[in-house]
Parts: sequence; structure tokens; C-alpha cells
Amino acid sequence: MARTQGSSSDITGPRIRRVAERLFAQAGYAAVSMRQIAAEVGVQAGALYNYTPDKQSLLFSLMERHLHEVLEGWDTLKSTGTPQEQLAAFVRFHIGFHLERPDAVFIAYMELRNLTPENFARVEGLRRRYETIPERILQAGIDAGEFAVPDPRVATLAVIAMLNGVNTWYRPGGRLTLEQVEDLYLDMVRKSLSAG
Amino acid sequence: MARTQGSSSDITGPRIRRVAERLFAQAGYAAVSMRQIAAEVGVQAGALYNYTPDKQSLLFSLMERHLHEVLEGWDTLKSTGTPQEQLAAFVRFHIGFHLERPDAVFIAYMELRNLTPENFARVEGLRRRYETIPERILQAGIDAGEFAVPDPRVATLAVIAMLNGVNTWYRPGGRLTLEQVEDLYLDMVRKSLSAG
DNA sequence: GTCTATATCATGATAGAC
DNA sequence: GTCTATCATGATATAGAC
Repeated sequence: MARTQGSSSDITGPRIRRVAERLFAQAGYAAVSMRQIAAEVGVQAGALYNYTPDKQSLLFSLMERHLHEVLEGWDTLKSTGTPQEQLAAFVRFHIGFHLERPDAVFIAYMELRNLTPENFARVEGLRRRYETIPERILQAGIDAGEFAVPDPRVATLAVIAMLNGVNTWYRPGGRLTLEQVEDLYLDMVRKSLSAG
Repeated sequence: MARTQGSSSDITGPRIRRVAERLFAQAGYAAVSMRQIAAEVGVQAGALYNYTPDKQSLLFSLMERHLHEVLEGWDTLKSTGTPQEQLAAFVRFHIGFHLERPDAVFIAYMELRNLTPENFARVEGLRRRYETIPERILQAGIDAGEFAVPDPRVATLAVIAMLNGVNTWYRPGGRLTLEQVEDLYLDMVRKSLSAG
């Protein structure tokens, strides 16, 4: 029962991930030391290396898991219906999902520079897979005559950029509820894709 | 005439700024050492301190100058006309100006975390001053009945986020010219603000 | 699985010669 | 204004005891 040293625990691994995610988002990967992470977890620096081979792998695994969760999150929705309905579902999903994970989102596109080339390529691949979701919805809407954009690829990137912007300013408990924010952005996205 | 040591120069200061801007954008402020900057400039690390009191001041001055240049760039345009015309001028200005300075733009919102609280407050103030430009245009358009958005503040942030997204993908010499990109984004911005 | 201790190296910044 | 040399500190990662 009694531990001979420290406060060992079965959940040290997840705790390391949570602490690292928060610290990387707050100060940046390069500015956070393994000692800092260890201190906030409540272990010594050396103990971290039972859970990750090195700092780089820790960063990569955080980003990879986040992107997998986003892709799985959309898959679970299995949205169907008209392009307009799917667009609404995507906008609400994207905003809601990203606002729930501000740190992971922040890291996923702020720390791309700090990945090794191989890790960068894998993360980039996952990101592109996610972008195909709105791109296909847009194309379906164009084919159905519901949307009118001269360049679907650019329109997709513009929509994603607009939606990502929410994370820079929205804070729970502020002037607007999540649903109101979703409504506002869906309104703008719909109009931006309309025949005008 | 002859220098006794190294290759001293009247333009070492500007060179330091250019090198630092490029390196900070590529690898991040925390990941770039003063020795790296010095090496690329062609001087020893100690020499940098003739031009900046410390690394933090170097970062801050890069961001501050960039934001001043953006504000002056718009002031110089002295755009007038209907809200629709001013909106078009702003969209084109913002995209063009930001695509000309990708490194400075990247730093200006990626390295906010690495500013001291006082420096952060000053940079944040300049950024907010810039945001008032599109916000006033939007409000004028609403008052004139040309635009219809339920929340002007959110709409402003959404438009800026969309425009900022251009910097993540546009590369000169690609599929689209700068003017075509401006046209595409202006089309989407206009429609997103319309009565729909 | 965590600890202590340490190897090895890089960092920001400064001092003083020239 | 730049150099060389250095201080003091902190970094990642590893080794071996328990």
C-alpha cells in the first residue's frame, strides 16, 4: 500500500500530457522546460522520461492526438442532409469543438515550427484531411446550386480561418453564449458562400 | 578609412533587425539565440548589445514598428467614399500590406506571449487601434443601410480573421495573382456583411 | 516508477582590450 | 563599434540506487 518514494500514480502519464499542453500553450514549446513540466506534475524531471522518449515526442503526440480527436469528432456526427444543413452542422461542430480545447488548438498551429520534418509532415497530413470536410460540403453545395463561390479551395480556407478566429476572443461567461456565437458565424459563412 | 577589426558598418542596426525578424518568424523568439542572430549578421554576440539593450527589447521594437507601419500605411491612403468603397479599399490594403510582410505579421501575433506585460499592453493597444478601422467602416455601412450584421464587433473580428488567413497559404508565383486573391476575399467579405 | 546526481552543452548578458 | 573571454544560469537527457 504505502509508497516508498514520492507520490507515484497510475495517472502520471495523463497528468504530464495535461500539464504540458497547458504550459506549451501559455509560454510556447521552446520556452517551457522539462523541469517546469515535472514540477507542476509533482515529480522530478527524470521521471518524465518514463512516459516520453523526449520533449519533441511529447509535443508531437499532443498535436497528433488532438487532430485525431477532431477527425473522430466529426465522423461521430455522421452529418447528412442538404449542403446547407451539413454546412450548419460543420460550423457548429468546428466552433464548439475548438472552443472546448483552446490549448490544443493553439498548439496545433502555433508549434508547427517546432516539429521535426517527419512529424510536421504527419501533422500536416491530418490537417489537410480535416480541411477536406468543409471543402466537400462546399463543392456539394456548388454542384447543387446552393452556393456560389468562384474558387472553392480559397473559400474553404477563408471559412476555416474565419471560424478559427473565434478562439482568439471568445471566453465563456462573456457577452455571448456559445450558441449565439455559432449563430453569428453561421450567418456570415452562409452569406459569404451565397450567390450574393 | 581602414577598420582595425571585423567589418563594422553603419547599417549593422538594420541588418540585425532584418535577421532577427526572419529568424524569430522561422523558429520562434524563444528558440532563437542571440548568438544565432549575431552569426547571420556577421558579428559576435556581444556586438548586438550596441543596438539593443536586450533580446526582449529587440522583439518589442520589431512588433511596435510593424504596427506603426500598418497604421501609417492606412492613414496614407486617406480612403474616402461610400462604406462599400472604403471596405474594398481596406480589404485590398490589408491583404496587400500583410502579404508584403509575412514575417512581421507572423511575429506580431505569434510572439505576444513572449512580451513583458508592459510591452504586451502597448502592442495590444496598437492592434486595437487598427481594428477600429474596419469596425468604423462596418458601422458606417450599417448606418447607411448597406450592410446588415447583427453584431458589428464580432463581424469585424471575423472579417479580420478571414483576411489574416491569406498569409497562411498564399505564395507569390502560385496559381493566383495578388489581385485575384484580393478579388476573391473582397467578394466573400462583401457578401458576409450583406443583407443576405 | 521515481529518486538523486550528473554529464554535456547552450544561453543571455557583461567587462575590458583595441 | 567590435572583439575575446567569461560569468552565472539553466537546458535536455542519462545512470544507477531504491
